[in-house]
Amino acid sequence: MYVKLINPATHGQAAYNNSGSSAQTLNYLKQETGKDGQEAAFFNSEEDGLSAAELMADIDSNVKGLRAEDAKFYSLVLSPSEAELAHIDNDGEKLKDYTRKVMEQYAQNFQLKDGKQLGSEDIVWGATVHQERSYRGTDPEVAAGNAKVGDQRPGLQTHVHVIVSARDAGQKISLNPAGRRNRFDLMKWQAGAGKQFEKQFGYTAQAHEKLRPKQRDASRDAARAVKIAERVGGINGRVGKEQRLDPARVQQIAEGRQYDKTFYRMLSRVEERSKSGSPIDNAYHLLSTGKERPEPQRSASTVLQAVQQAVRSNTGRDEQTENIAEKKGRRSAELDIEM
DNA sequence: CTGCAAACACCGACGACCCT
DNA sequence: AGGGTCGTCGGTGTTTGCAG
Repeated sequence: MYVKLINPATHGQAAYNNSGSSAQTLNYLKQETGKDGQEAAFFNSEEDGLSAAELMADIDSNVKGLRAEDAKFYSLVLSPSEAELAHIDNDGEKLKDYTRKVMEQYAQNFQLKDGKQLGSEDIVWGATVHQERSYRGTDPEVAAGNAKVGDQRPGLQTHVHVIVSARDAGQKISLNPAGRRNRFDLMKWQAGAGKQFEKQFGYTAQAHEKLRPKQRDASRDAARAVKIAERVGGINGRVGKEQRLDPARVQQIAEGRQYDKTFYRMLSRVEERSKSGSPIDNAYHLLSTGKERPEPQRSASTVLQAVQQAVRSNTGRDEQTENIAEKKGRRSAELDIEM
């Protein structure tokens, strides 16, 4: 199962522009069904047989609180592999049922700060099932001259297009699936969609049908440690006794953060501050959390929370969202979904 | 005029993405 | 690996619109 959140800025298709009305997108999505002379091909949590106009009204009226340039809705694609489609007899009704469950998970995947849980009833969405998919100009088959842009791809190509409002049904909360991971963990949701398919249809996914976590290369850690030790030494040579850092402790933080960008970014900041003569007092806190100022004092467990926060923000750091397709790289990863 | 809420503007702390 | 840029979240403060 390949689940994708379309980025309208980089996707290239004007039809996915989401800063205004959903009319353009829906007009595009209804084209395929329009060819068969079918109307009313959209569905949502409760209803079936929604027309594009009805869904447009749902989405376009649910924008209170969003600014002019803000995204008003998001486009999602649920794309089963050919084997998965064969497993469910390419049954569109099964896919609708599946989509409803995946969208329930979409709602539940938002972590709101008051601990509130959202469900299907809190989100505004609609979807349609497409049976066909055509070649795009970036496809290798087209480059090789074996296919023309717009030609139908062979085999089972059924997939689901979803559009979901950027605002909750109460129009109080912004729901951005591309935002911070601790608010909406996109990969968690994508992985959950794959698991849902397996569970719902009794399917065992092959490795290439799953989200592939990318393993961090630990073999370079020794070299990294040496470099970090040098930098800590440099810092310690420039600052007063109170601000000196324990290399081992810094090492531990680096390891805990999986040598991520935040760690290096903050190490650079500590370095810079030591050079400018205004060294940082709470350098350990900065390195481990990425935040200069301590959390507002709430309870004695503040420090513990900061550590837990750091650990949470670490999980899955090195996984890649886009790399479910056979091809590598962002652009080529889009090859397997035509829109 | 006051009081209130929506809309807007701004800011710090990030993560995602791009590039070298 | 690591720097630069951009956009988002969520908080705070300010402006605007409007009823009373």
